[in-house]
Amino acid sequence: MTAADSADEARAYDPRDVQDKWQARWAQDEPFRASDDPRDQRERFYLVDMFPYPSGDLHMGHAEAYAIGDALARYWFLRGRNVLHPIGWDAFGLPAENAAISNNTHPVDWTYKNIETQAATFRRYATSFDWTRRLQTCDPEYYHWNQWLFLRFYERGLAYRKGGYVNWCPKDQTVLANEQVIDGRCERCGTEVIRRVLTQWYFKITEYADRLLADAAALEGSWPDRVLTMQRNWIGRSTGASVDFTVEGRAEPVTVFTTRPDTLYGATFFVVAADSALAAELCADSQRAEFDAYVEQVRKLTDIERQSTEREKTGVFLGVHAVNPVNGERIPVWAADYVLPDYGTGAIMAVPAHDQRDLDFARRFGLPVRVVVATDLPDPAVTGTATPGDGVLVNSGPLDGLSKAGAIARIIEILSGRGLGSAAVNYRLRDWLVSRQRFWGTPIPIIHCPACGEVPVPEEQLPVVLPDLRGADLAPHGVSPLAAASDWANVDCPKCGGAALRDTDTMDTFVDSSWYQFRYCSPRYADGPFRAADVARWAPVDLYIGGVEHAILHLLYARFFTKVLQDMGLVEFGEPFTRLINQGQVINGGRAMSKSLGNGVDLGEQLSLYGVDAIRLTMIFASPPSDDIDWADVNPTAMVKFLGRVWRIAADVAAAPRAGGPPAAGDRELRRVTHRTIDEVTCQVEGYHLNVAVARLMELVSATRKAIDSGPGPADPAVREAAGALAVMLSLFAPYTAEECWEALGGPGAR
RNA sequence: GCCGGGAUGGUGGAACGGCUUACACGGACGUCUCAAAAGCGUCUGCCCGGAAGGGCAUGCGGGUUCGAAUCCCGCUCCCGGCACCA
Repeated sequence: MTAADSADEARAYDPRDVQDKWQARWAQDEPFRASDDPRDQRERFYLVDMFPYPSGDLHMGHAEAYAIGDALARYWFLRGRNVLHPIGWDAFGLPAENAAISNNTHPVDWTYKNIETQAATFRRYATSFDWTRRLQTCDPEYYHWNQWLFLRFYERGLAYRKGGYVNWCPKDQTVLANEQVIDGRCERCGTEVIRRVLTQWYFKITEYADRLLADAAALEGSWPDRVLTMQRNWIGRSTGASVDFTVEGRAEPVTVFTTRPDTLYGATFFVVAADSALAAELCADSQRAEFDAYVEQVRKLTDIERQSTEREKTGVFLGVHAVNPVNGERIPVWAADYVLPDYGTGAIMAVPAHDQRDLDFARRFGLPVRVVVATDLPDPAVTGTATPGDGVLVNSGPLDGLSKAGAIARIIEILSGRGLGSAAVNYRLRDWLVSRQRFWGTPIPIIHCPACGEVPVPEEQLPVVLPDLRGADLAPHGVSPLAAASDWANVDCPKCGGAALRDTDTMDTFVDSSWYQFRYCSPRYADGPFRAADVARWAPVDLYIGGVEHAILHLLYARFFTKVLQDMGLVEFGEPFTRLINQGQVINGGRAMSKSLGNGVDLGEQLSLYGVDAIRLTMIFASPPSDDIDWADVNPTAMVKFLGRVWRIAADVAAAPRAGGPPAAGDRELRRVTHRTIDEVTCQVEGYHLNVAVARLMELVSATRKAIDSGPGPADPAVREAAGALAVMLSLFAPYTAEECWEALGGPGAR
């Protein structure tokens, strides 16, 4: 074959032509199965891509995320590791239910159909998954263990039911966890969330607040800074003191939390959250009418309105006084909505001189302002600007002359000594509300018996399988559709045998995704959520890849679950994900892709147009993994060209006589480039600089081309060596073309 | 307001304290061709200049250093998160 012939063949090469051939072969060979053979001495590597939600086919964002994860998984395969790279589907949840309602089908049908579509696209996309471990959270064999874990949490007092204010989405007709309320709106549908008083199931994540915070420090450097920062902010630990104030006409004192106990002598009034039970209780009869009217007005506010810092302070005097425990001073008790009922104790001591919110309130209602920390700033009562900074304590009895820090320590000593208060820690984090009034989720395995109360479903009766409800009304009406399945809901109490009712709520789907990374280790295990030995072998996950949108939702919950599992003795570590990478978004024209903007790009079309390899390379080469990619700024054609150049090198080498001897006999200059490239690509991939790794491969291609055309020629052993190395390294990013080249070069014996 | 991250050509982005702008896109020109496409090759930070050459450049202002995109201090702007959390 002459050079001209190979050029002709090169012209004919289209990477898309080889996709079917290799896809079929890989499906048969299953080259990426992880080994559980105890005799396998290879070092292990566990890499997880966040599993997709099966709404329609995979989209451009998936294509970026999985291109990154796949390149890294393939890298560790090539380094000789025993790699576990699994896939599954986060298959319960509202979109399936809503789609089923509007299409008049069943969530099961919609969900499994989409899963098959996505699975086919994953195969086409050449992802290196171990397909034998595939799981779906909506399978009873999976959610069985959600229920089992729920009961273990229940036994440990970590799952409990309580009444109180909850976030309610009027559109989806269900409660939401705090983490699912974004700017006062439902995370899913964007509807303004309202507050309702309801009895719901919670997981006691607050009990783990300190550990979640402390262990975040150990993730420093391994997780992105912004994720750790977001988690710290969300947990919101603050230190200070709790102080007991007696209130006239009440036997028990009312405790407040303050971060500034040093300013206790500056407290000139007392505020309780207007919409708290405490406010209603404390209110004097003389003020009752005014108070009721005010509460009514507060209840009408949405969270967005209520939390606006622009709003003028409102409130009402309750007609009673509290007594400052350190100086016996009587201060008026007010109800106001700037104090929140579910943070701290729902009551505060107000120190207007040194807290801006208290000062705004004091000025509005003509309450006194007393400076107790002298600073060089002008009088807050005059300027309307509080002085929250450090200074020298004045008008504060035994604290006079001390600094802020000194006064805090001293006052805590004094309060503790007299049994009037103590050092205290408070968190912004609230317990995780896990019950949902929707159909498509894991049934909560509790039976409510009129005689026995809450009764756990006995373990041997698990799983509590969702009733079919085919053809039934699944539309949201504020109570779970399961309540309508009377055959299913009415059961005998496991304890007393009397008539009882199943809990008809389902679990938040974030429960499903809090432990799936462990289920992958023994996905068919029937005696528990996972086999401890398998998890011990693989977990924690060495590398976790997914979007930053889960920074506080999923990632906080999964960390919490892992710590509980550790306390239960089921795992030996406290953190599920050793390293985390957040990939960026794929946007178009500077905006997120959306139907309403009409700037959506269809992944399937792109794959058909340019081929899988070119799209994968485009995703990788456009920017570092964590940066956004603007599809308007990239051009997959460039990658099609590049792949053509790679293929022509392989074709030229394959066509050349194979008589050059070992690589050491080849062109020194090209050998230097080849080996430097191998070294650099290795470093760049391990540092996650995948875009730079591709750039280095492009340089190797140019150098090899030059060697073929105007150097030692295609038969030189160094050229053959370069072509082989290129095929191996390129397989991280463009597996089809790489495999085709490797085959042309003679397979494993090519080098 | 608080916390975190960032700012490098026309564009996406490279760069252990050591030649700023790798690699690619876009652009210009050349080669091949009857022609075009594809391929291959050369040039391409900005300003002055015909050229040789010169001047200026990593958001702004200082500093450390023989040497700073990189380290330190003070700003500006952008992105993200949290926010009446006591």
